[in-house]
Amino acid sequence: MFEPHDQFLQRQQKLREIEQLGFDPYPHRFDATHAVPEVVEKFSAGSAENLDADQPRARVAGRILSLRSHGKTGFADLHAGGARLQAYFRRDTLGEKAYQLFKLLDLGDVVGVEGRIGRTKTGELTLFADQLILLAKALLPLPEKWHGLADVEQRYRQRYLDLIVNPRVREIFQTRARVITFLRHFLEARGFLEVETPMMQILYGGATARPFVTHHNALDLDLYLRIAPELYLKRLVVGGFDRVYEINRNFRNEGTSTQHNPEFTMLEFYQAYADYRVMMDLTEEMLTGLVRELTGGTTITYQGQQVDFSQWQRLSLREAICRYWLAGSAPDPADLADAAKARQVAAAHDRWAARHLESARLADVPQEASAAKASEHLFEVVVERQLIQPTLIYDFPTEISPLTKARDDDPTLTERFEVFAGGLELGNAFSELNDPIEQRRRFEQQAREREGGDEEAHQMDEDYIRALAYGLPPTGGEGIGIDRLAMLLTDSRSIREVILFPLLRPLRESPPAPAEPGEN
RNA sequence: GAGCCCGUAGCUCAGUCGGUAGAGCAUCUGCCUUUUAAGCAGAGGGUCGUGGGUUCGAGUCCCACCGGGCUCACCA
Repeated sequence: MFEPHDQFLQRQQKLREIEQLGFDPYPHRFDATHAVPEVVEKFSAGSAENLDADQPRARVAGRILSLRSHGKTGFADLHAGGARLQAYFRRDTLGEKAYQLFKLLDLGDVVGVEGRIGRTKTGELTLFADQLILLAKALLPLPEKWHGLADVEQRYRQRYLDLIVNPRVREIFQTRARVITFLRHFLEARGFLEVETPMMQILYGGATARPFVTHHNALDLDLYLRIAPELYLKRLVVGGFDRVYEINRNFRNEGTSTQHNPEFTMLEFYQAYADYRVMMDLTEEMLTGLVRELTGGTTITYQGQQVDFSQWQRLSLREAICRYWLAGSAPDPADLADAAKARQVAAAHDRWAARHLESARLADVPQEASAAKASEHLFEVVVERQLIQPTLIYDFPTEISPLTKARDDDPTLTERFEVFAGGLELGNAFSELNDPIEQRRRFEQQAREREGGDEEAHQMDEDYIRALAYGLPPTGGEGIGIDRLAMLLTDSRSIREVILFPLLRPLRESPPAPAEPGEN
């Protein structure tokens, strides 16, 4: 007898035997009476006696992830919709031909089974099959059932396998979907209109990042994949859509990390006649509501730490640096407003950090840095990782916030805040700068920084300034990183765990694929 | 972009001091009509990521490359 050693060849051989028995290994449709989770939910409370009396029937489809054959009978576990249902097959019930089909089944095959719902003598809810239909033959073997698929690279490259054998992965993406659904409902309930704005843009803006470039052939035009939808959304507020939001992909041409994927999903929303204080309240309500929706409570665990969304703290950037200071006696917030003193503070921090490199990072503030730049560096190095509890950090320097309205009492600071929880930066919000003349000045400042070598400085956008010149109402705007929010709410350490197909370098050799038929 | 670590059967992993490659699950054969990480008996399966080098001899030591992970840098 022909006994190929390769499992792919063995399964092709079985496929031919199945066809010789007269079964179609890839039929066109199957009409189930129940989904597997429905059967489990509907009958899990039924006792053996009640099920015996009622003799309920079901016709279900699923993938076989376990097979236990006992001679003239056998058990198979059907998985579908995240649930498992055991089916029992007997030669004397199925008939000779269908039982031969059962003997030819492999782990991974998709089958339809019809029969009576009951319990085995060990009490397990079981579909006692009287019909078996092969719905799709699996030609490649699945990863092992007990340890699942652990190789991170293979999990990402072949996410379908990850989803089949690792139930937790399925849950992560279900949670991610629930996050997005909640945010949509939350915003819709408050009168926000969902819109879609260009992803291919002639000018890129709304964030500081390097873009991807693409080309439109018919127009012979280079285009940028957007780094943010911000400038288009505010044009819509000018146009009279007072409350708009968009949940969609942004693209930034930067390195990957556990917190960065080149394409990622952002929620941006804008509310006319609101300022950043209104957005602060809205943010707290939205994220606390989200945690409540997902968990029923207000506390989650992220990477071993409790994060309690029933309490939010609000700190200015400079207060936060002083509050979370680790390097000896803390500076005074006022020192951070002065460039020379701020640089001294940063230097003091780095002298300490150099002796604690296992737990601390250097701020590395440049010689000529402004107070703003020094504070920004210190904040990232000192504070960010310590912001485990939900926190809003406000009063960002004007210099690093070219689209943000400045404070009336201190034009070096803006009405801007960022959202943190679990040590992750989740969002960024501000009172939108709506003075077209001031906006032009800010763009011109950015252009100078660009000339000075800052590739990420903002581009001049004349049409945006023209839109502002028609009158943008006072507006609060905010961006929330959906992927990071999903990380926080699924206790995921890496952003790749919450993106179905994260970007990986291609392999030189293509993975094994089904060979041409007709061999052997 | 830099540093550190990893890559062995379909999957999960061992492999000591450099001496012809191992286990469990999966697969194949036989037995088995209520099992559930089913069981019993037997069998097959390897370009040790790729290419060089050292050596009588390399999965093991050295170099380069490929892929991945983590940390750092930048950001949301």
